[in-house]
Amino acid sequence: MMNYWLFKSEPSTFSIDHLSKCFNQITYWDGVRNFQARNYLRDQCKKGDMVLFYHSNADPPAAVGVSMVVKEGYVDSTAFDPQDKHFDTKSKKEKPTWYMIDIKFVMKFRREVSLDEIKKNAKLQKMVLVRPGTRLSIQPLTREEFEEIVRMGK
DNA sequence: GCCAACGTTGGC
DNA sequence: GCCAACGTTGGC
Repeated sequence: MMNYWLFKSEPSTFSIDHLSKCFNQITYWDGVRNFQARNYLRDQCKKGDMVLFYHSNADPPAAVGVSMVVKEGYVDSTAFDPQDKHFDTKSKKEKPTWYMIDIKFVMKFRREVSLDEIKKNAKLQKMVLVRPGTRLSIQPLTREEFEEIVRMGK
């Protein structure tokens, strides 16, 4: 069964345009250091799942495009690298704490779908994104929600 | 840059 | 296993 996800990224760090310019338009989604998000990445993100690409801390915050899972959960080795921003002393190679996946660029929306528009759309009221107090950087969404946002952005 | 809300840490 | 302190997230 295919799943649908929303991935947050700060465009100043990594935007949809960065993704589209990657070699083969594929990147690894590293640096997730939250257990709930980790569980989704490690256990539930499957090859072929669709990912809504969302710009957080942006002006305006918005869904900006679509990507796809091309490699399922594997060890995030940046956690072992003391030079890396996401280094974590507690993650051991014998028993890694953190995982990542690979995603591939699918499309950039013709127009961004802002958080404001999402909040105003009656069909999108149940999204994790608009639930008060949720800061998850990896969140599931339903096929209907995904398709509605793609429709708005096309 | 502010700050509320949340997750994590660590002392007890 | 409680909970205060701290760090981070992310909209504004």
